[in-house]
Amino acid sequence: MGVTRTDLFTEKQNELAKIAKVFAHPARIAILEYLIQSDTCINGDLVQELGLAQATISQHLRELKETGLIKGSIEGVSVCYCIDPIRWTEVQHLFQELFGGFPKISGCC
Amino acid sequence: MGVTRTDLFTEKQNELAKIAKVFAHPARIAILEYLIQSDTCINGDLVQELGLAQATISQHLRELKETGLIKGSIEGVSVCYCIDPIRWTEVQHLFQELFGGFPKISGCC
DNA sequence: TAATTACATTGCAATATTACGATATATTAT
DNA sequence: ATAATATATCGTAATATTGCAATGTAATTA
Repeated sequence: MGVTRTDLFTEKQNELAKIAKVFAHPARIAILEYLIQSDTCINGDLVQELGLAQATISQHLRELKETGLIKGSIEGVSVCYCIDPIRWTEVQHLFQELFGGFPKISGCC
Repeated sequence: MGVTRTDLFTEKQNELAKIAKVFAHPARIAILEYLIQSDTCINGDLVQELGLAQATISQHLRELKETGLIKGSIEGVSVCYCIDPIRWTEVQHLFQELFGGFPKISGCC
């Protein structure tokens, strides 16, 4: 008990839930917004920008990387993180698909 | 330690994260999809549809209710749950706003 | 080479989430 | 009123997440 029963749901449902989980933390939202808005995209700036410890931000970045929403490239001593446009659009479409399903013709309530 | 530092982020960032958290579980995705697709919307059907215990589903429904995405009306002995169209659109726009922000003109990476 | 800088990883404590049995509540049927 | 039915809530065990200090790693500079 206490472990999500992914076996009960479709692969797509599990996938969307997993992606949503990445958006389910204000720090990760803030990181994404920063990467979208900023001209520069150096990891160190994020530590300055958000008030969290470097280790914590690194952890959030890893989760964003794992979902493929961002990608990092080594830029000398530092690392440049950016939104991955392909994946970004892909994820956008997944959410659009869910939201677009409603309303339906059937008027139950 | 262990508690999200909401004080570091904007109200909007915290709000979006909170909403995303509701989508961050396959059971809740499945419930929403069921409510969108089904002609009927009786709670009991959900217990049949998903393989989770009644208590567990009731808990997920509460979280969906708390974000305002669904609303329930008592229908005799049972309860009819439905998507709240107003809130649904509102949440849809919040996500669209985030996704629409990218790409920007600035080409950093 | 040694020191510095930037970021990642590890380990751990605090807290949150998930699932479900048991039980409470509320409506309908007998 | 009593029983039956449907859903909500409580309590709790298992697991996951969050945050950070400490430490590891890799490139850069002195």
